[in-house]
Amino acid sequence: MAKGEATRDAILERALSMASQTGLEGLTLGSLAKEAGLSKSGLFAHFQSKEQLQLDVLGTAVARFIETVIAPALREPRGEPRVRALFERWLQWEDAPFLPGGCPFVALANELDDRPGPVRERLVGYQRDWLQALATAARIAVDEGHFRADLDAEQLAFNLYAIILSYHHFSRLLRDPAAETRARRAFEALLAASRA
Amino acid sequence: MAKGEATRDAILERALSMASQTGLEGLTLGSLAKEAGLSKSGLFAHFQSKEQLQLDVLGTAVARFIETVIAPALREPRGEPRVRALFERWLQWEDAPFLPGGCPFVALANELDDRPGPVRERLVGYQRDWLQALATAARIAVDEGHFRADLDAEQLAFNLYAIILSYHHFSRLLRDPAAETRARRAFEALLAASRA
DNA sequence: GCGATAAACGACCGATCGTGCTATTTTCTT
DNA sequence: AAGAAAATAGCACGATCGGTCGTTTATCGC
Repeated sequence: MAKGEATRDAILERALSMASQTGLEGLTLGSLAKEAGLSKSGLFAHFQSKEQLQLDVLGTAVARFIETVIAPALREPRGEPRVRALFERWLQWEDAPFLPGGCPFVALANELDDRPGPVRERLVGYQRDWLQALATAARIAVDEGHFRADLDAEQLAFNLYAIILSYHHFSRLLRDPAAETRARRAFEALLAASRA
Repeated sequence: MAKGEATRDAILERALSMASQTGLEGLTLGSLAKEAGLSKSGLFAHFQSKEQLQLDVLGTAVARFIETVIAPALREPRGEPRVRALFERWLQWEDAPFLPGGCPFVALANELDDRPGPVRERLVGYQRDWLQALATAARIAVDEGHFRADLDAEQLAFNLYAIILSYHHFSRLLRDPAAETRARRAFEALLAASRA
């Protein structure tokens, strides 16, 4: 059962790439099969349904996000350096080579916000985890004396998310070359306002 | 030719509602026809193609945005009050009763950012206009002495967009009841940092 | 009120959607 | 090398997609 798992992983890799561009609904079995180089039914046998495929793609995206963004940032020193690393790697994540359509979570969020179901629920769960991780990092920075004692950690997480979303918008839709500079400038202003 | 135009407008109204939830691609002729109460071919006759329908829906959205957000705000006094009105009405726009799926521009932006074509181009044009309007309002506030003389108006527009997008995310996907408070708090902080 | 015209309909096209079922091929075990 | 098991392919299904066509119905100018 080694071969099956290998092709399954290869399929999911391709699927993540495509989903970042077209979303989970636009990701059809036919196009994915063509891209992965096997028949539609051969591909379908790896998943019991399209919904399961979507869940697996979402899981793949999360795994990639953890190893690309979260894990390295958690190796940085506690406090502001770690918050900075989280933001910096999050920003780079948007342009990862295996995500030609940009952050899949942004695409999925807009696709699923009105479509109830297990895929949406799982995405919401992951988003909550991520926001909690951001808020925790901010609270640690308070403990370390880097940030103000009365800092609202959840508000900071909201503001960080705001910058990333705006960067995504300016960069991907408007193709604005200044998007990255704008995002960094907003981030520095946010840090300055948060410091002790 | 009065009757035709009336039903056409009714169709576009329905279509805008549906597009705010499902996007422009998810908006199918069949479902729209059922919703509007006519046959698929009868509906299709009003538009020459689905792309034309999409363009018309986009135009309808812009018309609504102008009359709901921009026009009333421009009647406010120049300077900070007008900037505040623009933001406040923009925030309310996200929950307009005729937009059950939230701001259609956010949905469309994510849907079209990787799909080239005339619909995307027109959306980008509208977005640029809107950003320019925001920056202009900010510059007027500088002229009026409300905002700092060295304020970066485009950066402010980027930050305003950020808040709205984050509000959209927290409110629609996460269903966070604190989203509105968070957005207003971020806006007030932005204003405070911009004042002279 | 009548004839012209605009508007809506129903049937149908080829393509593609997700998803079964059955063969066939490939891989793994022994 | 042979046989079991896993992986893949082939084919077909009902539904729906955007779109075309000829026909019928409703509206409008006179």
